[in-house]
Amino acid sequence: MKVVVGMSGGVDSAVAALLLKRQGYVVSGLFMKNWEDDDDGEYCSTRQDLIDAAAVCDLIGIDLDVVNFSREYKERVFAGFLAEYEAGRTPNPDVLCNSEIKFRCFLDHAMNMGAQRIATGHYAQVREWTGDAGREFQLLKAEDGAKDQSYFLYRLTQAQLARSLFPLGALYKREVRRIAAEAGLPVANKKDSTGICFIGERPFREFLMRYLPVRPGEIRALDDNRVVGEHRGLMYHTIGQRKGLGIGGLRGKQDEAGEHDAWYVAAKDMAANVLYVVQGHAHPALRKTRLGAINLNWIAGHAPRIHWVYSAKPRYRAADMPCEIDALDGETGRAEIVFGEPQWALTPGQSVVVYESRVCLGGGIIAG
RNA sequence: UGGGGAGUCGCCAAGUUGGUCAAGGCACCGGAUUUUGAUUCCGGUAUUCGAGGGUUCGAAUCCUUCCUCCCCAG
Repeated sequence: MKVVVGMSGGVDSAVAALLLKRQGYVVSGLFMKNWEDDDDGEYCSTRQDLIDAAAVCDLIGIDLDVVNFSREYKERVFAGFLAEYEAGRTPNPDVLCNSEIKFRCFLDHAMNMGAQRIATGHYAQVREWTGDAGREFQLLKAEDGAKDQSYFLYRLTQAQLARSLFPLGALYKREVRRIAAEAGLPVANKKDSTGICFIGERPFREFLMRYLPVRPGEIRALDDNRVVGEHRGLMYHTIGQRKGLGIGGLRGKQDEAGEHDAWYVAAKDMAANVLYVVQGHAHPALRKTRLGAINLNWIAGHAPRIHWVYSAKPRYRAADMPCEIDALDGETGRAEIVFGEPQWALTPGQSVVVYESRVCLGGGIIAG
């Protein structure tokens, strides 16, 4: 069976390709270059990544092709990303990057190359399952719970999962690194990449400023409406954010010991261009028990049950929190999710992903 | 202009019987964690106490002059 592996230049995809090759698949690699707005900038690391990917493929003994989906990335991921920020929400571009680029553009491209499957270095698992509704593909969490990336894959469909392999799903990160080292892969000790997929890590506010104009306004304390500072634009702040407010010690705002608590973003008034903040991580305004989610995707192709105990992550790397779906308006319309206990800084634009034990059921975008 | 009070790191703020006294918090910066954005964690940050002069072995803490700000009188 022919498999095309998405090679990023990192350890994970390198080991994914290596394992598939050892398992007897006909493997080839494909390097995606999907961002070229600032190729000459100091943050462009794709050159080194391509060199690393090529070195790995050479060592494993597979071909490597390069493809450029920059236009598609810009249209299907980045445009929406900016629109969300402009609307005051905080999107997760990597979720869209998976459903629109890696598991769509890349998948289609691989199929056109004659492949039967694609593979990536994601920490997640797929299994075929025959349940009440017949045969289906389920997305499962990775064996290594600390690295599980199923959250980023919740928007995939049956058709996409049916053609995808995640060779690292049953491995722990340290095992992956060990395999890479034993095989002599040059990226065995390469640092994991972070930041927006394909764009990389960079000073976030400055990056956004290149696309969204500064629009200063007041920062007010939610509790007494007192003006406590000035912001340069609501899009540069997200719910629960502490850094970047520039609010120092305020007279009358210290505790009995004379000490000051940090300030956090609690809400935005888009119409008035006012940022509302509260003092203290434990402030009640930062904790909410329910949320509405829109733009739903259910991996099985149908919605889960309402009033049934599931768990959900309201953001990546949050622990699964017990919850139930209180109401569902259509298969892909809107869901009301109620958690067993208040969640910190539920943020519009972020994804809420629902699980039933190890199975990722799908999820949606937090609306408010 | 009379009377009173205050000026310590970007902000709030300890410290004023002169002798490791330049605390602490917030902000900020750096790092760790992290395939979003955040959060969290660790680390760093005033040879200097509005300015000048003086007393003293030694002062942010005492004296003095000046500057600035606030309050009450007007």
